[in-house]
Amino acid sequence: MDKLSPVDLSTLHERVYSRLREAISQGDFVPGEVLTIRTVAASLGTSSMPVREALRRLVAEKALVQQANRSIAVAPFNLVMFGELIRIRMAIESMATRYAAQKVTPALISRLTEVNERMKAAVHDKDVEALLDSNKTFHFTIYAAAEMPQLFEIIQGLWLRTGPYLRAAYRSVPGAERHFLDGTRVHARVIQALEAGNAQRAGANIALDIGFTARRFGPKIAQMYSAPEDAAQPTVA
Amino acid sequence: MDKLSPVDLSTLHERVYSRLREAISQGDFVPGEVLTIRTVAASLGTSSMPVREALRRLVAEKALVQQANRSIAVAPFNLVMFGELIRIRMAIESMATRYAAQKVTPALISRLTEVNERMKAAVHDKDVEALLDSNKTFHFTIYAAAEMPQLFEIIQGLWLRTGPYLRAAYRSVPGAERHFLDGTRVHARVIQALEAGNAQRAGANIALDIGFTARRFGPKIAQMYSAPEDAAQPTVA
DNA sequence: TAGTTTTATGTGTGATCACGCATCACAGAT
DNA sequence: ATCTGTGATGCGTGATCACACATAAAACTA
Repeated sequence: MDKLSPVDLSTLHERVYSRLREAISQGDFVPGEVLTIRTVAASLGTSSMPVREALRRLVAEKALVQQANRSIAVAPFNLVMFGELIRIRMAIESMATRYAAQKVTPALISRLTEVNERMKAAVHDKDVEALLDSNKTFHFTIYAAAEMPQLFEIIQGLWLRTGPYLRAAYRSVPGAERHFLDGTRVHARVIQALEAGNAQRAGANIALDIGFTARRFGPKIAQMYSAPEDAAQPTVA
Repeated sequence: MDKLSPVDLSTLHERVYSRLREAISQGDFVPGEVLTIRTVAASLGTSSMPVREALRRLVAEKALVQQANRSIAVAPFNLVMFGELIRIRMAIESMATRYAAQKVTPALISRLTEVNERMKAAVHDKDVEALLDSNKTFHFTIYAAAEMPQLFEIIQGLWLRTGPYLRAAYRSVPGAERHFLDGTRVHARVIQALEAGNAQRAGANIALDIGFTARRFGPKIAQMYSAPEDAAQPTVA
């Protein structure tokens, strides 16, 4: 009888890693927040070992930082480094887009169009979570089309490091949907360029999308996290 | 009294990490070679724990790979992925060079000139190790000048993944010095462009340097490491 | 002899513990 | 009132062990 579905054979520290990574991506942690091994282990119901390895990996991926104290914390927000990351993202993601332009298929175009429509609908519904998800899907659908797995992983790492801040900002800025309406227009131009086989223009519009978003929300993020300690500490979760 | 220099307060797994990383960079391991925790621990005179964490980190940095067996091995050579890495390096390192061009100082120019002279001397002396070191120094001096620490670390990661193969190829190709004589000429053009403030041309020449080297040695690497089944397609770019 | 099962060895994973360092509060000294 | 030594507490680090799984050699069956 073959009625049995395959069991999950991932290791415990991999599952812990996934959980933590997801939480970081969602901006569930406050930048600078310290994660102790024992605490995380207790709240996840495991022993220390898997947590230790998961934290080590996340530090290696720069999603967490190890301080001089040797304690591990969520990467604190720093406007200079954020700006640098954005410039890197603009360059690398537009490169990925240019490569993707060489591998455009009708299926890709229709998939992108569909995702962008979903994003427009989310704007209309003021559904921030659906908005962020469809935006991410739009970008990564393009990057996957480039068929460069190593480049893809580099980009994932960059999103892991910029995503939390942007998500937190989107959530806390009233009327952030309006900005994403412009985003869908830029996306439309990307689709158009891809369909026309214009790699340069597609890449340039992706860079525009990233740069415009960062410029719109960067100051807000800085304001949120550069803590004058008397002000209410923003709860991100 | 300030006569005391700071003591080394690094952890054991950091030192293990450094040693392994250095060995990998130098191409001391055969691609595909399995590293067992106990063996490494024994040969380094430590217990398993520090080795475990060091290996975990190197896997996260893609210098090592974890196979389905759960055993950890040196990343095997794969011409397709190598070609992809080279394309990524060309794009990212030329970007770093363009940023560096905006921060050129006379001191930088003279330092680069000096390093390139040292490289020419190494070519003349047929000193392969000095050659490789000065070549690496030349590149990273430029990238450091860009003053983008996160970009710098991404590039370091890329060198960690392409360096071992290239170093091994250089060592085994008789007369590899001749190629690097051309390299010093390209470097000279980079210096010239940087001095003239021509970011575009400086970046283009760095990309040329990378691409030319990879195309020259890529097939040799494939021949060295590929199983006999693969009559390799030597196109890299 | 070929194919299959069994056994043995080695390895990664996760749990647990001892140790040393960092941090903070408090008491005593200046 | 400020500074400094002391003790308590919490945490990361590294060592050690039990267990499960993988691999391959050995033994067995047909």
